[in-house]
Amino acid sequence: MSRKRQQQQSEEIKSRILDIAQRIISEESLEALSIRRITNEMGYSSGSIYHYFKSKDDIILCILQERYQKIIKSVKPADTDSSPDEIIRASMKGYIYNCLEWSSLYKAMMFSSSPQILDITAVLEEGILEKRPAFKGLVQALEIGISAGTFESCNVELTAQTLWSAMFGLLSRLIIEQNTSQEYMDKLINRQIDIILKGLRP
Amino acid sequence: MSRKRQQQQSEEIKSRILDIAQRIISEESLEALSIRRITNEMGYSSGSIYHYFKSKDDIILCILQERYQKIIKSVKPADTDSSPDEIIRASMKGYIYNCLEWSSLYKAMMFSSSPQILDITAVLEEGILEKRPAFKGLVQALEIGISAGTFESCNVELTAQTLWSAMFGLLSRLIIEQNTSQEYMDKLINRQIDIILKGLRP
Amino acid sequence: MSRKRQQQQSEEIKSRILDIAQRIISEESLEALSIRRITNEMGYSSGSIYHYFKSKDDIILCILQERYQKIIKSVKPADTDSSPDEIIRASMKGYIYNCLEWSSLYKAMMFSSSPQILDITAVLEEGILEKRPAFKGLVQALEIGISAGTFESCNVELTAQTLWSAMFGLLSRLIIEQNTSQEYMDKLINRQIDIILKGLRP
Amino acid sequence: MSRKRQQQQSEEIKSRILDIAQRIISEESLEALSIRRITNEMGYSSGSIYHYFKSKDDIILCILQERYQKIIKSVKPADTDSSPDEIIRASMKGYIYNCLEWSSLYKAMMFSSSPQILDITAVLEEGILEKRPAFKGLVQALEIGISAGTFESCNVELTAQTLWSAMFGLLSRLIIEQNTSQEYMDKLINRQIDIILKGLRP
DNA sequence: CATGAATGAGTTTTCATTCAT
DNA sequence: AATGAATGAAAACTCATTCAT
Repeated sequence: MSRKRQQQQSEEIKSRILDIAQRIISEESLEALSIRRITNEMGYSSGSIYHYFKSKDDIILCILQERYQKIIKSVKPADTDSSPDEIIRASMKGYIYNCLEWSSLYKAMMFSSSPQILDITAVLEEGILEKRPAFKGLVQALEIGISAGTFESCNVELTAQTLWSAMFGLLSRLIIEQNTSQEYMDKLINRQIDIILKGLRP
Repeated sequence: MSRKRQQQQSEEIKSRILDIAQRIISEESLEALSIRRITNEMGYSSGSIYHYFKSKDDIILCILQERYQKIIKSVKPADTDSSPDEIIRASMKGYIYNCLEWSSLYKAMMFSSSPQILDITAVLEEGILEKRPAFKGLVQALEIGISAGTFESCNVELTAQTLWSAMFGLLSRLIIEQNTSQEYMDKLINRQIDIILKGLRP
Repeated sequence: MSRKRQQQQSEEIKSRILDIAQRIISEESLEALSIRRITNEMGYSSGSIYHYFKSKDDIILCILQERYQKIIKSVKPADTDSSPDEIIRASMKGYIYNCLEWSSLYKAMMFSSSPQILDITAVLEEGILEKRPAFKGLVQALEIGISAGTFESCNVELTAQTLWSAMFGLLSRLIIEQNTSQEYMDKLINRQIDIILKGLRP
Repeated sequence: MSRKRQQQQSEEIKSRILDIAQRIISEESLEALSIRRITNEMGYSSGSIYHYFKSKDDIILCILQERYQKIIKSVKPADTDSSPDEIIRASMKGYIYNCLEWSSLYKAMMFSSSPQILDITAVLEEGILEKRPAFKGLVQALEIGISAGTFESCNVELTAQTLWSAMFGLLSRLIIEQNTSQEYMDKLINRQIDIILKGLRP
């Protein structure tokens, strides 16, 4: 009972730490994050944080992994009735708009060259399909499209990497430049998907 | 006379500072750059740098602006005999391989959200064509292709932004993930350009 | 009954604490010892140790006292048939090789100037013979040798202190310098004992 | 002029730092030494010390090397008229009494297992004669004694190491135990040298 | 123009100990 | 008896910037 309670409380504090850290990264940047800032905002002494996390990197890793998982989950599975075109368009748009809501966090995650983070985020290796469930949807859509004759036959892994990178580029610019209007954003996204889809035709 | 001489010398020292700083960022990273390292490598004392630049940020800004100019210049003007396809392919490849040689600097420049840097690097605004001579080549190739019937008629600015963003995305991943083999790099780049070009067809 | 049981259990846990702490000092160093490491290895929480020991220093003191007792006991009583020379040589060698196996602990113990530790380890006071049973063997051998005419008559306490210090010096260097080969070690030890024994002759 | 002055002042401050650090080690211990304590005592901010020394270890190394040099120099060259016995006795006594004046510093230096310090202090390697000018006097005295027939022929390096270690052992105990009276100290030292010298006879 | 001393606030991390539960 | 949260002080080190000289 009391044990459970304590553990619960501990989890709550861990959550608070992650929330605050997440907020700092989101509102400012990864560089702005410091142990002192977190503990100050909590009203704790700076050492206390080491009860809950073993290092600053550990905290960052937790946040990014958590965010990554949420992003993955947010990519809705394809509607089985939809055409491959529609699937690709929907999942790309979904991904982009979702990530835009966490732009600073997404930036911290996707622009990191730290091995631990790359372990989650890298996409350009050969054989990545096995390791990235998130790619599955895209690949499946490609395969369906190919067998249906909508898309030209191709190396699906290479193609998926290419498409994803294109989308990533646009998303990154939207995040970095910050001041694009919603309307123009939509135009850009649709235009990019249009070109890509047409580029896949036989 | 002496005035002129002095100013000349001052410019030389400014250059040396920028060169060293650039080298540090290139060989290591933006984080590795410190005033002390620059002045140590110059054989100067730490305070002296403030005669030439008013802050560290000022130095970084200068470097990135300089690098930007060099990248722009390096994009060769299109060969007038080439087809639009060839022009686009050549200029994209040229841009990518050029920037890969300055990856750390490119990263610092293109991933920055500082207003001053964005002033040089932003591409997604409407009306950017006027401000970015670098886009001219891409736009011209598009226009030629359209009038020649190779490409479908379209909003060229929007399309240029889209294409450039796609390329930027792939380039960014190559820089961030670091370990892609030359061979696979080429495959990815060609595949992306293939899709894009096909996507532009009528 | 239950009291007894409890006390017994308490003693067992105290033992475990000391064992673990001892192992950490032996395998690493005194500096590497921390309350957290001990309790972590026990699967206990950090505070619990204070039920058994009142401070970290208390733990260290216990370990060193314990180790001291074991070293004392390990010095085999002289073989009554042996010559004084043989007795001295054997006990010195025994002591050195025994302590080399606990070098880190030995260092912590013998190089400490804390009054409580010195209470066990000091040897240079006059009248130390009474307090150090460990010296008994050496003193007896000296006395036997003197009465047998093998050694010159002398102040046995002073002589024992001198001999022991010489041996301690060599042992200390072996421990501190760490990289002496077994072969050279033997040479050094034998040479020292040779000189000492010859130095005791009439 | 002004340059020279500044450099001079810089040297003075370096000296002050070393003096204070030395005093802390002497009066308390190596463990008690911290950057903060040094700068506090100087009335400086803690970062300032890094103008003069690049790390705490650098400071310690400087102090110990300095002290080592002074100890070396303090060992008076042998009086050419003296007998080998007298030379050895005089140099050992000189060494011991000199080091006793810097006991805490000597302890820090001689009990350290840090490679940089061992580089100066290690004596048990084979071939050490070449590297330790300080051993020269002892070895020469041994050689003179051997050719004069005062000492038995032997491996002089091994013997020098043995003798030095014996002396080191006694000196170490005197330093660690602290409370030995001057009178008893003399007795111990003389007794040890007596035994050693007799032990060298043919 | 150049120096280089000095600052002062910053960084992460470690640790023995206490104490309410 | 045991927990584990929390403290608070300590550690070494970094750095951009200022300013008297």
